[in-house]
Amino acid sequence: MPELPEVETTLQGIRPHLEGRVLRGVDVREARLRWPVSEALYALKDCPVLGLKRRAKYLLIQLAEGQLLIHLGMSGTLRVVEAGTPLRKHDHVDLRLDDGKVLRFNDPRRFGTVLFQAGAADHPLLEKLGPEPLGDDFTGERLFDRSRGRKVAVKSFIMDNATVVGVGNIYAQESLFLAGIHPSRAAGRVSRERYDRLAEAIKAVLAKAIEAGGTTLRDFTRADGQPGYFAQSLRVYGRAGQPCIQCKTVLKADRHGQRSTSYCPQCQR
DNA sequence: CACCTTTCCTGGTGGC
DNA sequence: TGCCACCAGGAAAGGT
Repeated sequence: MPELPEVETTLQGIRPHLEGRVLRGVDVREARLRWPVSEALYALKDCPVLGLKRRAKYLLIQLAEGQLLIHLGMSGTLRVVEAGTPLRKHDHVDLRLDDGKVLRFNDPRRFGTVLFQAGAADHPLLEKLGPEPLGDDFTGERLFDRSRGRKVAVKSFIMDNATVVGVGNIYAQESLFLAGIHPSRAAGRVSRERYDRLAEAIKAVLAKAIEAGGTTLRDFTRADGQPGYFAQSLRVYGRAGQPCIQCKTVLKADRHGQRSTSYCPQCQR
């Protein structure tokens, strides 16, 4: 599952292949993604690529005509291949470049998106996004201010993209453990001091994950076995029923908005 | 084979 | 009563 670190890694991986190139055209084999692939993409022809950016989990490819938005959803991947490379199952969209290479979007579950926003304005999907977790405008103070009076579980609160972007299920659980906060606690009933700790925990976990090259949990659990960053660092995620690494209390499992949550009932209050 | 995954949207509710 | 903010739940699809 691509979390923010994986998206960042993908961006860095494709950037050298796209910067300075010209987008010759777009081939769409399957337009039924999370939203239909933007019709306007079909008409794009010979567009110089001006730059690449990441915003939350969106990859943005900037053209003079507008902006391409790519979201990997749950199962999306981007690869740079030579033109003519045989198609695999679920290879839905190709961006053809002027050097004979192709940026190929593959997504079995089709929760991803490939959209186009004409002109200079931001796409509506980007308008309501909160700050980047690693930016200076994401602070404990902001979490505190925005949470007053809110009854929603603090875990759901920090996973809300309007609060801060890019905090997925794994990072939310790990950050709450590091900060010693019970995931079910009402967001409005967490003190300023504890939100300071939580903001720092979120930054630390994400920064380390990006540093590790965005390797995901599932990659570690696959058979090739190389123990990586998360395998060693995960303190609560997926460990319900096992002892807390700090106090040996058996970790509990809970559920917030359809998502599983593990936590230590002793260390997290 | 039911479950699990992300994100946005919808509909219901409660407060003012 | 009317409106808005808030929050829970639903939907998409396929691999495991």
